[in-house]
Amino acid sequence: MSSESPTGRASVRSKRADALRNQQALLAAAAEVFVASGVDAPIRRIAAKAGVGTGTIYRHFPTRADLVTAVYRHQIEECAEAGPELLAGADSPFTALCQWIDLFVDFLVTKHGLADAMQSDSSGFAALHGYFLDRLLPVCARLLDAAVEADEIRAGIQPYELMRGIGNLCIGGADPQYDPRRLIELLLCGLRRPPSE
Amino acid sequence: MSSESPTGRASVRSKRADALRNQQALLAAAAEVFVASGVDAPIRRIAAKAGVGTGTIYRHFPTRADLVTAVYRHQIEECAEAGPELLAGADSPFTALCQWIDLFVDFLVTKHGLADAMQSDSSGFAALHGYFLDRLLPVCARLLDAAVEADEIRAGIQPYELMRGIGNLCIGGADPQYDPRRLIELLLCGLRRPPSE
DNA sequence: TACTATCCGGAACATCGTTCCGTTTTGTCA
DNA sequence: TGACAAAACGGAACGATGTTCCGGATAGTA
Repeated sequence: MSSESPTGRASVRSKRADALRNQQALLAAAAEVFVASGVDAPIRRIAAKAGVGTGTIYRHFPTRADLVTAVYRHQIEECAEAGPELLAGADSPFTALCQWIDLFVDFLVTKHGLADAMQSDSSGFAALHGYFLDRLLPVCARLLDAAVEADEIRAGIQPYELMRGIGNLCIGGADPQYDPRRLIELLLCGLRRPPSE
Repeated sequence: MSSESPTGRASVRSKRADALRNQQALLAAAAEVFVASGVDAPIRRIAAKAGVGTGTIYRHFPTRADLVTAVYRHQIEECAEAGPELLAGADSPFTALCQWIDLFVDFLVTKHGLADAMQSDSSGFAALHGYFLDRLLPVCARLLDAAVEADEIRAGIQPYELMRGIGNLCIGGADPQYDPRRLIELLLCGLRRPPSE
């Protein structure tokens, strides 16, 4: 509900020059601070690095989720677009699904605490709906459907469920003793055959 | 490192009467507040409900994790003790493992945001080590070993990995669209057979 | 009863998110 | 070009929360 004007191309149209300047500066600063301190970095620090006041950051990105999705919009888009391509290129829908999830996991674990932020907040996972789920969920759904149709995985799994579970598993990737991918592999493996009996 | 004196029976020995009184009051108040507002409830509120100052709560439980583990010590203990019993009673180690994990999941999802708290904090999952992992990890390890030995699941999975993954999956259980158990079932299902090929 | 080690309470400080409003900048129109 | 109004800015200010600190109260003891 807040990711229309501040994000993406829609905002490039005819706003004041200083507004655009600041928005760009904020995006750049946020990207920098995010990699340095995670997506939970204090708002003030981002504002400071961008050389703007705290009020300005709220005007452009009312919610932290807005800022996060704006910063990562490109990569989200790439991930979304990769879905159909993988489905077309892979030798089986399940393979495509695995590859796509690999991309998704890459995306999550590369950003410090991105996965964390998707469940924290007060509104939980829904906080990042703006672009995240709206864009990625249908892609995941298509891959799942294709794999089900090819009779490679059991039916009944909800795309939201799967994506959220994977997101959850990616939380806290800094721990060297914990590798989300191994568990995700297990998850996918458990998905393969129809319910045990 | 901070869960020795404030938690458990060790502290019942010969401290001042008012100190013990306050410690009990704090445990009771925390338990009440936790179920009402989750384990992330403001320290002040717990202190207020116990009728003590904020300084007092920090003296008895330097860390929130100390308070949490103290409050749930009983249930953690029960869960730990259930491991060997299930292993002895079930018709197969894998069945026992599943049942035990069910208990663990029950424990996590019953408490608002307990799973959440185990990965947040600054130190991540390790924050609740005090009693949680130290007590539960060996139990999980035994169950896993038994199942591996019975050739029911693939070898190589680390107990820490599994418990943490399950903990992660239990995050944000309030969402009606998301049921951790279904994914955990998939996980366990993926655990059953040795690696695909 | 008096005395001291222990403990208590909550004020005080720091951090962070968020809001608000006086001031500044920008684009436009005469 | 020179106002002028709308838009945007900046940062002070407020509230919530975690954490520390210390003067004062209290329990146990001689």
